[in-house]
Amino acid sequence: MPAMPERTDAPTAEPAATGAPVAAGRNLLFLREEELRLAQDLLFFGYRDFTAGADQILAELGMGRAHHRVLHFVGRRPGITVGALLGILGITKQSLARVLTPLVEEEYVHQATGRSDRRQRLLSLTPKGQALERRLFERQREWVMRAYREAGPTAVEGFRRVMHGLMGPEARAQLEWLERPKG
Amino acid sequence: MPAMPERTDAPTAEPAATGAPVAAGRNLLFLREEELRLAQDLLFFGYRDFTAGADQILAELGMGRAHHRVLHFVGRRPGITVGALLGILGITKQSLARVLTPLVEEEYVHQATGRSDRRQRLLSLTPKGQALERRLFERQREWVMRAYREAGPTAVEGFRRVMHGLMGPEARAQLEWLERPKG
DNA sequence: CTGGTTTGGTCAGCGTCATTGACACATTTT
DNA sequence: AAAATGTGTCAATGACGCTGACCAAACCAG
Repeated sequence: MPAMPERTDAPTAEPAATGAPVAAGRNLLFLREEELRLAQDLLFFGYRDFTAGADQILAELGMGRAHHRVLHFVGRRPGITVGALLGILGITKQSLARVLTPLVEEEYVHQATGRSDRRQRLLSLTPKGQALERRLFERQREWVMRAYREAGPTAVEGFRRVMHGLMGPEARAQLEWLERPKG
Repeated sequence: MPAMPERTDAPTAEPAATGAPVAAGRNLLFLREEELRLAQDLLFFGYRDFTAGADQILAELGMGRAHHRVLHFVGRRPGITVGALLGILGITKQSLARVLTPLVEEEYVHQATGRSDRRQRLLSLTPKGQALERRLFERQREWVMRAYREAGPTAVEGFRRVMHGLMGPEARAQLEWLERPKG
């Protein structure tokens, strides 16, 4: 692979976005823009590399990221209903079924009939599912811990605040529910 | 698969997010784990909602996230070669072609033959491409700025540090190249 | 100049993960 | 009894990755 992109020089003279004359205010705007382009880059690269480790394990088992998400959220809220899981994942039940059905058949996930409402299927991880989820978790844990250590505790707090800010109202409510202590 | 503390319902249900109440070794480990599960959640929800706005615009044009990434990185480094773009995106040329060819045909992206090496195709955005990229950028800018404002400048710096830490060495080198001043 | 490598393009096929629409079934609610 | 809800399933579609194979143009080294 090409070790690094070679500096092939740009043909274009980089026509300034809206052709505005150089001014002090424009400079601030420019910096602001670069700041945000950097955020885009960071999110792209960071998220990609964050998931890469788990993806590798999953691929060996013939699974994908969708399986991981199910394992993760079912592990986080054992006894979650199918409907609640759909709400968190933000996908259709057909999409979920393609992943959940095999996970149940291969005994990673257990389904129990709801006691108050017997239409519900309460999902939880089997020991086999817990083991896989843990393996995936540990892989990502190493990766995230490395980043946390490099960045320091203050940065970690800032990271959390910004990521939370990137979430919409729906996701915020769901996150709150996820973190809610049981009982 | 480490036989770890069964996380399915910790009997000591006191995961109050607020700091360290009881200082037991096991407790610290528990908090550490919750911390990381939170990071997983934040990255999942945050990244999803970060991309949602642009995805909507793209869908109206019959495009997807892959198109956006090409527009973004070509816009960031006008004159970039196909090979360099492949390296940044981390995909195969067949995958890139499916997205790049239509973008060129519909005149969002311009290809110029390299002068020093005429095998190379130097990519840049046409005015049409610049307009679309800007539209997508503005949508994400609003979203990110909101998060930045909510979180504050210190948090933003921390966010950047952690996201950078989540990147692998390759991505770090590529980010450096992307940010390198032209000329 | 010739032969090997690099850059890029393309065909053909496959897998994952999402979508929509339609329908079925059990159970709960009205 | 009828309606609404929770879940499952069939069929078709699309976006976005992948591999393997092969080709052409251009560059580069002997």
